[in-house]
Amino acid sequence: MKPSLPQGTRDFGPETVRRRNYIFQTIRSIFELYGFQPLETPAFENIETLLGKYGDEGDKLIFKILNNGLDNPSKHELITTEFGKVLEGKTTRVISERALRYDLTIPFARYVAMNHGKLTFPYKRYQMQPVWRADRPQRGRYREFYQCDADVVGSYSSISDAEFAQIYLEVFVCLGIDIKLKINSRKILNALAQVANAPDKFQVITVAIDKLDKIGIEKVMEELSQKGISTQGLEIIKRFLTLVGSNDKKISQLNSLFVNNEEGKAGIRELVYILQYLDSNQIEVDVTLARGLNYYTGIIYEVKATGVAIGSIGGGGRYDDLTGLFDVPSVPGVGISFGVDRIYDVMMELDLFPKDLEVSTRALFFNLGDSEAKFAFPYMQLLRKNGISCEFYHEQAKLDKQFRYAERKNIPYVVIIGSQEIQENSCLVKQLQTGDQEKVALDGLVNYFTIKT
RNA sequence: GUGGUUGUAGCUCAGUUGGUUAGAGCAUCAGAUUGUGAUUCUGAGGGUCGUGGGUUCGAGCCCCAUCAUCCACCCCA
Repeated sequence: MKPSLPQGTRDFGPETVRRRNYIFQTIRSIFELYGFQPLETPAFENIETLLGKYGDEGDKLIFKILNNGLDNPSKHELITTEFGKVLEGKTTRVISERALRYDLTIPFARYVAMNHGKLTFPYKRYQMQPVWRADRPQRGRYREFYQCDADVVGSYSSISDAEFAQIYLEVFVCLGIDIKLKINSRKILNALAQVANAPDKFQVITVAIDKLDKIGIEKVMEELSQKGISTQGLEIIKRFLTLVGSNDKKISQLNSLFVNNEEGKAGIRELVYILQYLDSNQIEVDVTLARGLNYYTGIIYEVKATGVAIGSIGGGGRYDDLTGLFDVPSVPGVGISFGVDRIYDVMMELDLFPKDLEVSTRALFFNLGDSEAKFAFPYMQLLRKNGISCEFYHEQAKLDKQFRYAERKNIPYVVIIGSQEIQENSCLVKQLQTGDQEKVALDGLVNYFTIKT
């Protein structure tokens, strides 16, 4: 058969894996630095754990796993009727009782709800695992991709909100990516819906204003008016959308807009709190930032790489009652997520990966025949024992072939031990990049490479 | 899920109004060079033209379906 990959998935070759690991390690070390602890959860969950948590759109994008044993003759009738429901767009347990993880937050909430008696709060965990979405793939969008999440649960303190902003900035400085970190509060968006006299149209309003930078203010107003927002409401939303200037300026304008709205004022306090911990040029208050996931209740974050059109490379926010979905009330939390695959694409486009990531083998031993190989082999093993990674060329071949192998694998040194060298108890070490070569005594070989490293 | 784009050698791509045996560059392999690699020269291998149907005397080219790809929308990391 002809080999192929499922839509939206990829294989990762050695260079790619090394570069991806570089991103993972950078993020992990900073998570650890801030006191987060690792957690891993299964690739698939009971389907009801996931359904209904991400909105209607999210439910459609969840990969459902077909149950085994659907061909069991004794269940034939039941399964046929249940499958009729699937055709109507409903998923039933008889057909599917498991689904692939859609993000890391809901499985985490499930874990916290199951273990809330045992955990020490505030509980800080990080998680770096793949998630799956049945989306249509395109640039920066995959059906299998990794998220790196960090969350704090069990505390209402805004200190965590500020720390997460700090983590975002720190990670992207380490990776060398120039970003814009945007913040907003769901409370402010709620308040907007209230003062615009459309408290029930919160969803409609956020979806529309989220598109502002894409379709422009006229089209946004058009969409809102079609969705039944009053002229008076439109006027207020328009004023809201045209907030400009520095963070301080925006805050004072918001203050005047929400003088009589408690929720709005609470949202402003959340923003002000974070801003006092950060330089104003690192972070931008963006009142049009909405974010789709509907469990957020407070601060929300989004990270975009400047100069690369790829969507957001990170996002997160505060949710005051995530575990309530699993019958454990009042465990608030806040968290952020990094999209590793998009970060990778950005770094490739901007050529930001360190060049030495691809070096693995330090030295290639040439194969000059059976007896020479037998003589040289123990010296290679000695290098390996000292932590220097080496390879022996697999067969006797023309030198130029062995050289080219070293070149293609980016091996910096070549060690040649032939009959001449055996007699002298030495070897030739050639550095490929410079072309320099020198004679090295065999008992000084380990030392030679230790110094070079 | 909706709309569009593209699919020819390992890679990047040519291929005329439908006409005999489908080409190039790069890469690979072999030789010029039996202990010195990015140069040069010579030669070789490699394709059921994404897949399956259809129209035609004849299809890489036209039609239909299907799969994959990239893009836009929706949504999102």
